[in-house]
Amino acid sequence: MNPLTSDILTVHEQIAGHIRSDILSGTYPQGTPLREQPLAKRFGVSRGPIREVLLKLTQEGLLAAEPNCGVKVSRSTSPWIQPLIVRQRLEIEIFALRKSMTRIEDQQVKGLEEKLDLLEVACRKKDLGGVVERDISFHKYLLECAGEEDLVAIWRPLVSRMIMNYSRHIDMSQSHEEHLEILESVKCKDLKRAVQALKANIR
Amino acid sequence: MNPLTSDILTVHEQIAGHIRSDILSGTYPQGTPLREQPLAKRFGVSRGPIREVLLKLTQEGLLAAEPNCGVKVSRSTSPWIQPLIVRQRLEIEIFALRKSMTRIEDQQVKGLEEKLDLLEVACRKKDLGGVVERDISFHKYLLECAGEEDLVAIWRPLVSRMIMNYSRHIDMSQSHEEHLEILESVKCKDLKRAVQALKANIR
DNA sequence: ATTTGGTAAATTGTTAACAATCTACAAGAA
DNA sequence: TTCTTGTAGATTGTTAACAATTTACCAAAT
Repeated sequence: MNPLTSDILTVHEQIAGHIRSDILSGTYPQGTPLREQPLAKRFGVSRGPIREVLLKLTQEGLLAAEPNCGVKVSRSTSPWIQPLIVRQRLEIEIFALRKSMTRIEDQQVKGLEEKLDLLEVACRKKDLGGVVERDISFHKYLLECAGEEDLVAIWRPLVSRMIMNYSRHIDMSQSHEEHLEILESVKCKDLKRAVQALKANIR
Repeated sequence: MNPLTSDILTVHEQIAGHIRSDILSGTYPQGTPLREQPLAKRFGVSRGPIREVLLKLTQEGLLAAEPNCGVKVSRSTSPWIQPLIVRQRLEIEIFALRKSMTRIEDQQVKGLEEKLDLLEVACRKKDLGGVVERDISFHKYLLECAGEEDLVAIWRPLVSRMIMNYSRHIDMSQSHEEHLEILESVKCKDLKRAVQALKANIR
């Protein structure tokens, strides 16, 4: 099924999303160990699905695993590679924007608007976890509009590491406006303006 | 434990490595379904560890998973994004090279030489799976020398997608010589020459 | 001939019990 | 004291059985 059209998520996708935004919003301090049994109990499943979620988040870079010792919340990436990460994430999103800009459909614009609405609600509620989750969701949708599945896969580890570093200083009201500017640019099919808006948002 | 110094791999890391080089060397054609039970039997374990391996390789982009339907060997990435992938992989490796070039230690040079020897053996034996595996291993070691764990994580999905596309036209003898040139440049601490060698090898 | 419906086999998803490993803490020897 | 050693508890790693879902195939109706 096309991820653009399906809002139906499997159980472990939902759990992964929940834990992901918990980590990215700073609910667990860096270095906090995440145990399988307590998580299983909390989400009402057994350890099996939890293990898959933890492995997934480990691959994304949010958790660090050591054999026989479980996983811990990763520490921030070294400041040396942050510029590299920002540059590459930007390159991917601009690439996607350029490809989808000309052929973008009304339905996709509508999808972006929905994502933006959800982001706005979270911003108003000062719900940092929600803001982080929907910020990511907005950009992910932008990539999916380009119709290149692989883009999301190479983008995911970059965005995880960026947000890990920056989530604590997110300005809620600013976040919404920045994404609004991106959306408006896309609506006008103004590539140059959209790139500017992206650069202002991703840094 | 430092991955630079440990050649000890967990069970599922070994299995993942085996299946990975099988896929990358083209043992399974694109679209081939990989079933859990047969794989479990083949590697002498139960389905649990196999599931973890398949999830891992799915995250890397080698396999494509659909809920309740298992995994298939991914099809090649669209030619549209290949230049992007090559560019970003190159950027990461050059970044690592620049950082490690000045401070590289004798032990690390020795490590690279060992990797190169293994590559040469595989090239002589015309063992495509071995060549692919050790080609990746060489470059991975180069990244690890930079002392930035995260580099490998953001590099992995890029290299997987590159090799998926190119492994069929690997020229065995050329591969060895290209990596030899990289190693020699590193030994001389000649950054410019090393970058040239990398660019010749990664394209 | 094509479609529909249903049954059986194959496959993935989940669970709970068991095995192996690590951690913490306390007792004893140098 | 300080270091070693051993034991108990906690935690991860693995397994096999069970549940849920999908697929393949065949029969019957249109």
